Amino acid sequence: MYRITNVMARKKEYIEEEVIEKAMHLFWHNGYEATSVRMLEKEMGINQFSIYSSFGSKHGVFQESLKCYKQKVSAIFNKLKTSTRGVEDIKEFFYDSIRVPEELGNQKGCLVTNTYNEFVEKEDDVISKEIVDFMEGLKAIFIEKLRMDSSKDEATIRKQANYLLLAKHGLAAASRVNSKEELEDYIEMTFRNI
Amino acid sequence: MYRITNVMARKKEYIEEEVIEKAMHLFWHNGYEATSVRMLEKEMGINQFSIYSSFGSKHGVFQESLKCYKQKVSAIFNKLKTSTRGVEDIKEFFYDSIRVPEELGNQKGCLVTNTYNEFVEKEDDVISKEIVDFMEGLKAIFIEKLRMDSSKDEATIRKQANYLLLAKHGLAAASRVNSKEELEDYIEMTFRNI
DNA sequence: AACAAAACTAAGCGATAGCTTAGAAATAAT
DNA sequence: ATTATTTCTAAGCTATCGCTTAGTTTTGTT
Repeated sequence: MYRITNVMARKKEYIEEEVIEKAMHLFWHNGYEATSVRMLEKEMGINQFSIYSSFGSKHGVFQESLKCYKQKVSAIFNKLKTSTRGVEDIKEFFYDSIRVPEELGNQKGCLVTNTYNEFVEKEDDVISKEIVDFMEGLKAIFIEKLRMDSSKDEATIRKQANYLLLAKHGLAAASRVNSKEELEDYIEMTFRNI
Repeated sequence: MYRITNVMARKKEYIEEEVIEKAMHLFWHNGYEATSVRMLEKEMGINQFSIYSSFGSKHGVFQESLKCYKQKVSAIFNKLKTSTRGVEDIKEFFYDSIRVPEELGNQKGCLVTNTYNEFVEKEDDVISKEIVDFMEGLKAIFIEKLRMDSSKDEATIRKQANYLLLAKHGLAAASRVNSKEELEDYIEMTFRNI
């Protein structure tokens, strides 16, 4: 929403970016459906009226939360994008990605992957697009990094990019329950033959 | 439930094993929370009264559905258990596992893995135990098969078993959305590292 | 000071969730 | 045929869901 007004009356007692960050943590922890608007009220510290006037709907709050999440993890994406070593950088991206949740408040897994898993079969165009864009963007970066090894042909690159994308998805899913050691073992094994 | 009675009055007009199988498909397709008792009524073809008298609660129906699912997939587990070739058998088990959903009515993914993902953070002791048992059982079989290669030391075996367990989890998660070709590529790449 | 506009509180909206119950229908035992 | 017991239908229970609205408070403009 973020409506622009010319005539100012009473001022908002909250900052939308701030309360969205709190909402994001709640969605991250519980998923979309299991998070109620009453829970959002408490966590965001504002009334339902304010939630709806700022974000339109629960779905709107979720969309903004996803955007907020993407921005939070953009650092490790940019690091990967600007790197030049190829596969080694992808591996580091994997390590970075399992460190992010604990840095951002000891949450479980990846919000995008969790959302991906929850929204499959739901036919939600808006969320689907967000997820697909995210995934395709990641795959494109993987391909770019793999091409840095000139000995690889395009067919191999495509295959390995697909493999890494699924591996990243699996890692994100597993990171909700498995130990750090197990996750690290998994990363090492995954990159052994790339 | 499956209550035992000595004095028979009116007979049940349904077979519990049959209606549970229908419930299982519904849970498999929608997940636990997104499946309502009204939906179960329609799918199972019996009234809510019958559902509750036979299975106690929606949760009870789900537990029986999980049992039913485990029984359905027990064939490929037994095949893996009784095999003798080692890693090659685990690979075949991976291939079998992506064939099961289409054979059992074109469902998405693995019901146990879907449940696993949905119930993390839910603190549901009964379901958690079911899942953990399933996972630990699978890991034990992996270890057994890996030991068939006498050149592997125990540390390597443990590491590889963890790797395969996470890979299997990732495969199940990915099988909800990815194409058969992508999944097969993933399996091939996964076992290249073993 | 008077007014208009926006943001607040809190009550309440219809719909649906899981589950229960009253009463009719069916069946085995007497 | 009567009775006891179980299963059936269908209505209704309370709680919670996402969302709205009536009415008050705060603010900027005149």
